[in-house]
Amino acid sequence: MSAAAEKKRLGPEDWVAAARTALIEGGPSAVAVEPLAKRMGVTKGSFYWHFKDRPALLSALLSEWERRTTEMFAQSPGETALDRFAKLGDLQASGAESAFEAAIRGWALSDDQVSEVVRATDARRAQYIEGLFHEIGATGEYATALARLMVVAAAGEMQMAALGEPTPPSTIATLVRLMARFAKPGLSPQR
Amino acid sequence: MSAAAEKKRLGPEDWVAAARTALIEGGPSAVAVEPLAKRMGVTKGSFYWHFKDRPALLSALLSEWERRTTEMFAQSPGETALDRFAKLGDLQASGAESAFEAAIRGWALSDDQVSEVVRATDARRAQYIEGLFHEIGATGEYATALARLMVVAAAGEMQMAALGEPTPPSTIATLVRLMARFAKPGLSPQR
DNA sequence: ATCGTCCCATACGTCAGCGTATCGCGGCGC
DNA sequence: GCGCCGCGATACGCTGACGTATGGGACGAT
Repeated sequence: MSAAAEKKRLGPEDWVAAARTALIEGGPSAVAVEPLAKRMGVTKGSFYWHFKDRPALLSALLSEWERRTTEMFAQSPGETALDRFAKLGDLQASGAESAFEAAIRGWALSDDQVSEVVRATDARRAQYIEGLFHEIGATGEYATALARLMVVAAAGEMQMAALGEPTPPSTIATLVRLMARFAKPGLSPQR
Repeated sequence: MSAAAEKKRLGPEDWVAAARTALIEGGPSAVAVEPLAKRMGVTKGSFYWHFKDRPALLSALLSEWERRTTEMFAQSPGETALDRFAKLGDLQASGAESAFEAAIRGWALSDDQVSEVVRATDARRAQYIEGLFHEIGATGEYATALARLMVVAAAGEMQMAALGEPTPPSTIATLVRLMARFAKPGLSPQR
């Protein structure tokens, strides 16, 4: 009767998936057991079979995001630093995960657990990108600032994409180009 | 008995202020009438005198933010474009309003009204900054991309600041410096 | 065929928050 | 001093969501 498919039996992944879309379009408070059950065409009897309680679902959802976002930065060996920069741009453009991440970040504002995970993720990203800059030849503290700038921009970009702003493909690309031209050996931050 | 002061009589502004802090530290769902009343040392009888219902409070809160954030971009006449760029940096560093804006943006993800306002705000900011670039002498479409990049970075920066990440003072400053060196007449985007 | 296991439905008690209705109080005008 | 009005308290019903308890059906193993 609903929009859900006719898959008769559910597993925890199904609940996490449903929770994911609910979080995206309604925020944390929309990740509620009974509404989810209704949308999936079952009752909460199902839920409490697979999960202890609502917090359990939420932390499973958080883990899910953490898993996804870390494996996006998996380094396929045999790529140059420039290749990886380009991959970051593409990864940004394909905004499939943007809505998810934006929702997670919004959630993080009011939940310390989530906040912790997001902070750690940001730190890892900054470190990764800084490594790329090093390979290109940017000097130490400047590379740090530039890397952080990229992380910041990525966060902002996802936010806006999730708000439905038609994200010009040029924004992050612009930044990357800026970086590429600027972060060359011998260029010091001052003057 | 609570932490609130002993101001005996309340106005709508007090409720909006309370709603503001509640939104910041608990998200939209924390902007609930009865909890707010408890924190303010009154009952909801007071609330329903000043406001029609909960949505009324929420939209008042949204208007409040819109008001504040537009008057932050008020141009004091007699400033050069570079002065205004610097002011943007400072405005960013003083993260007093960061938490508020981050909360608003998080809220916007699940509310079309809010989303609309935020989008409009972003557009105005981008336009304003693009104007600054024009004064500096950057070419058209490139200035557009750079301006948008600044808006994006600002959004991301506020997010992270609200998450408690110790925001290095260098990030936006770095961007501004990048811009200042790069956005000079005669520099085209390609090659 | 029977049994056990997995998965879900049903029914129930509880609680928090919304909105309404009604009453009470303090101060101000006159 | 009296009435009036701005503001808040109290009490009520209602809804939605949480978590529990218990029962039942489908399906494979033996």
